Amino acid sequence: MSAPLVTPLEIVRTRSLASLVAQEIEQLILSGQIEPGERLNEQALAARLGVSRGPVREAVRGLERSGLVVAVVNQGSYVRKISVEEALQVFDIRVALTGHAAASVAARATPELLMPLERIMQDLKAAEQADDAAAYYALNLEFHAALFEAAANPRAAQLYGALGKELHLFRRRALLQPENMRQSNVEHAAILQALRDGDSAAARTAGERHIIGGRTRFAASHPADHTRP
Amino acid sequence: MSAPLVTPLEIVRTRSLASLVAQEIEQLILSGQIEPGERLNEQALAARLGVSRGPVREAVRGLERSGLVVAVVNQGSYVRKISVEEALQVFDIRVALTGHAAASVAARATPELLMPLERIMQDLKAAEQADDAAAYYALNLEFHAALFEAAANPRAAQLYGALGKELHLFRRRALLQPENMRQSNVEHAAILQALRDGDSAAARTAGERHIIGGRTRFAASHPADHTRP
DNA sequence: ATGATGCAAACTGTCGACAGTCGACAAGAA
DNA sequence: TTCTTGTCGACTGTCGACAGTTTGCATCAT
Repeated sequence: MSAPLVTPLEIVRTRSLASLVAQEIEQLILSGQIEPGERLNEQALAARLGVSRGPVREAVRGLERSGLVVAVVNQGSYVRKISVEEALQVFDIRVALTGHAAASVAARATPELLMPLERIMQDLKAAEQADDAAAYYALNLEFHAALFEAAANPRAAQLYGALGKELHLFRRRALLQPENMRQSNVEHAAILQALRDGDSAAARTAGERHIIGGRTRFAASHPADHTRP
Repeated sequence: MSAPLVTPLEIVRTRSLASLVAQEIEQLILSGQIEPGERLNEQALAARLGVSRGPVREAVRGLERSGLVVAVVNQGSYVRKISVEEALQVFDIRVALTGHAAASVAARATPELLMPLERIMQDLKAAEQADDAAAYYALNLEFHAALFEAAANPRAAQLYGALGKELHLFRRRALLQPENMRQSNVEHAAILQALRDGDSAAARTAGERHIIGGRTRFAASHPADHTRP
């Protein structure tokens, strides 16, 4: 049994070039290959990706709307330079989302509903004990996605992810240090326990604390500068 | 003393055409001149606005990222048709944001901090008694913006606004009925009172209730259909 | 030496054109 | 009649080109 054969040509056909370019540029930004404040040269990007400037411009416009890029007329687009204040605001929004989702799940918690979270929690523990930061990082994302999934709010999950990308402009993997990993997982466990108990208030608090923890670690490692984009 | 003279030509120079086009199309969508599900004809839009298709395409890409438009390859872009489920999810996000902001403000409430809210509350009461739905509508937006302002989180305010636009795709001014107006203002008053008391928990509850109220009114007037975009 | 001024290269903003694709409609077969 | 098939029109996706602007550099005056 072989996987369905798809020629590269067909792949190009099913998605617009602009969307592929957007994905590519986003990757360049999030991976740090293009740093915040750096300029996006349309011609260079077009040449690098083997397309004309049209799709590149469309892609950049999209990234602009999603907050990863800022555009200056007749001057070009720059990778957004997010200030500490803005990052803290974004954290605050994530606090609200996570706390609310946790409370909502706790109110309707059943073992079946929590099953995905339980499973991920197992994996998280394993990754933690193995000191596998990369795996932990991925599982962490999964955990939060599963939380919103359980809250029956995929829109919130998507938003949470978008906000995460925005934060990526700043903290290049601040979470990936072992001690942070352990602390983070203690918080995960607290959330899950509150969910099991069906304790809405506790779940909200635990959810909020978890993000506030990240926020605090972030604030501690970044002196309050006032860089404007 | 005359205001600085600016020729139309210079106006065009300070903002990119694409951004102006985006603003224009957004207006067309939010005002209902282009209805959800309707197709956006690039050529027609370009002709109507007196520009070429390039800026129009860039604008549409931006609107796509911000969720007002969905694009299908080789077929075109459509004004997003939001389902009841999605709308409820968006409401839920607004519940989280508002509740959190209210709690946060209550925790740091001072008369000075609340002053803008107090002022808007006065105006809201006036609009309510005058049965001036249009004014009430505008003031309502102001009230929420001021709440996030007091919470020192302009990013959340922006997000709240964006989510509001998304909801506009559905409820064409459901709020503008007199009885809803009164109910809504009772809820506003409850929020403000909790803020004055510095009661964080009560403020959160009041903030959440307010949006949940809107959500409930929405759900009541829209039978659960399952329209996919 | 330093600041102002003018020039040139690079890049953005915008446009028009072309090729490919999708949907509708009509014609023919079952 | 109903389903299939072929064709036509409209529109999207993409590209290359041109004009206007910004920036960096060299030149010149002070």
